[in-house]
Amino acid sequence: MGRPRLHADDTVLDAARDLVVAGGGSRATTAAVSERSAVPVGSLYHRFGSREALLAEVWLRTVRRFQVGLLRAAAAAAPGLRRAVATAAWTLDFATAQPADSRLLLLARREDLLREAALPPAVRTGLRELNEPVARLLDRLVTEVFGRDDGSGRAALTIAVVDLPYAHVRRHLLGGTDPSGQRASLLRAVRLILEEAQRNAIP
Amino acid sequence: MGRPRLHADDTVLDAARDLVVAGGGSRATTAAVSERSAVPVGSLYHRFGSREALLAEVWLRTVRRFQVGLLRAAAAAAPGLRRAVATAAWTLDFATAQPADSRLLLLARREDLLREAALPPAVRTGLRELNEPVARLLDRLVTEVFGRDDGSGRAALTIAVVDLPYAHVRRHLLGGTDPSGQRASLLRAVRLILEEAQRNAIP
DNA sequence: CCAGTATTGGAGTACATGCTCTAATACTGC
DNA sequence: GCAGTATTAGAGCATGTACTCCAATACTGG
Repeated sequence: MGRPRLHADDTVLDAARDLVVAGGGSRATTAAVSERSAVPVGSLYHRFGSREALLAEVWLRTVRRFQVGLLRAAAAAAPGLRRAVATAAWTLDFATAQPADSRLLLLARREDLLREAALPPAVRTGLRELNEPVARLLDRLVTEVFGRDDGSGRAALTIAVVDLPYAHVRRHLLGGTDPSGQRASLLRAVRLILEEAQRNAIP
Repeated sequence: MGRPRLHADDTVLDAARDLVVAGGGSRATTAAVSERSAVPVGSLYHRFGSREALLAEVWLRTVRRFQVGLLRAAAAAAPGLRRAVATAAWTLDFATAQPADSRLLLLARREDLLREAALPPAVRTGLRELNEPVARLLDRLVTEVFGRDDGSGRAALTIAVVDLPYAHVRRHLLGGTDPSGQRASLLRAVRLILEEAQRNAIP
C-alpha cells in the first residue's frame, strides 16, 4: 500500500498552530510551516490540499480537544451550580494543561484562519457540528440552575461560565502570567453571578 | 505651504480599521485600504510611510480613545467602590458609543497588526507609554477599595473591573446585540464581586 | 523479485503584495 | 503673477506567496 508516511499530521498541525499563536494567521505561510515542521511543501499539499484546509484542520483539532474535556468535566460534576462552576473551571484547567492550544482558541479568530466558503465540504460540516454538544450542555445548565428556560438566566449563565473565564484566561496568556493563580477568586465570582441571577429569576 | 490635503487621516484609518475588524489583519492590504478609503496608495505612503506604520496608527488611535475616556470616567466618580464601578461601566459605554473601535480592541491583537521591531521610534515609545496611566489607575483603585495593596484584592478587582466587562461586551459585539441592554445587571455583578472581596480581605 | 502505489521532495510558475518613482496639481507667502 | 512646496496620483518594480508538477522513493501483496 505505498510508501509509509514519514511525518505525522500532528507535526504539521503543531507547527502551523505555533506560528499562528506567535504572530497571527498571516505568519503561517506554507513556506514557514514547511520549514518549522521540516515537511516539504509538496507533502503539505499532498496531505491537506490547501493552506486554508490545513489551517481549518488546526482550528478543528484544537476546538475538538477543548470540547471533549469540557463535556467530560461537566459530566463528572454534580447537577446545578456545581456543574456550572465545574464548566467554568475547565477553561482555566485547559489553559494550564494545553497552553498552546489554549492560546489558539483565545487569541486567534476563526475568520483569521479560514474563509468558510473555500473549504472542503467535510470540513465545513465538521465546523458546523462542533458547537452543538456545547449548546446542549448550556441548555441543560440553564434548566438545572434556574429551573426553567429563562432568557435572562441564560444570559447570566453564558457570561459567568463562558465569557468570564475566557476573558480571565486571555488576559493572563497575553500578560504571560499563570491564570490558575487566581482560580479560587475567579470561581467565586462565577458563583456569585449565578446566585445573584437565581435570586432575580425566582422572585 | 503646499497643496492642501484632500483626504483626512481618519478616513484612511477608519478604512483600515474596518477591514481588520471584518476579516483579520491580513485582509487590510495596501490595495484594499486604498480602494475602500478612495485614497491612492501613493498618498498612503506619503502619509504613513509603510503599511506597518499605518496599522500601528490604527491601533494607537483606538487604544488612546478608549483610555482617554476611561481615565475621564474614573476621575469623575467618587472614590472607592463607586469609582471602580464607573471604571467597569466605561467599557460598556465605549462599546455603545464607538462600536467599530471597540470591535478592534476586542477582536484584534497587537501582534496581528504590527511587529514592534519594524516601527518608527516615536510610535514605539507611544505604544510603550500607553498602558502606564491605566496601570496607575488600577493601583489607585486597589488601595481605595481595599485600604492597602492587597494581592487577592487586586485579583478580584481586575476580574470585576477588567475581565467581566470585557467578556460582556465581547459577547454582545460578536452576537450583534446591544451591550447596554444588560448594563444594570452587569454593574450589579461587578459590585457584588468587589463587596465579597472586601469582606474576605478585612477579616 | 516484481508490479503497484502512496508518499516524498523541491524546483518552477502565476499571481498578489508592499513599496517606489516621478510628473502633475493646487495651495501660500512675497 | 511667481517661486516654493506639500500633496496627489497611479503606473511600475521587486519580492513573497500559494500552489503545481513530476521524478524519485520505499513500502506491500502476489
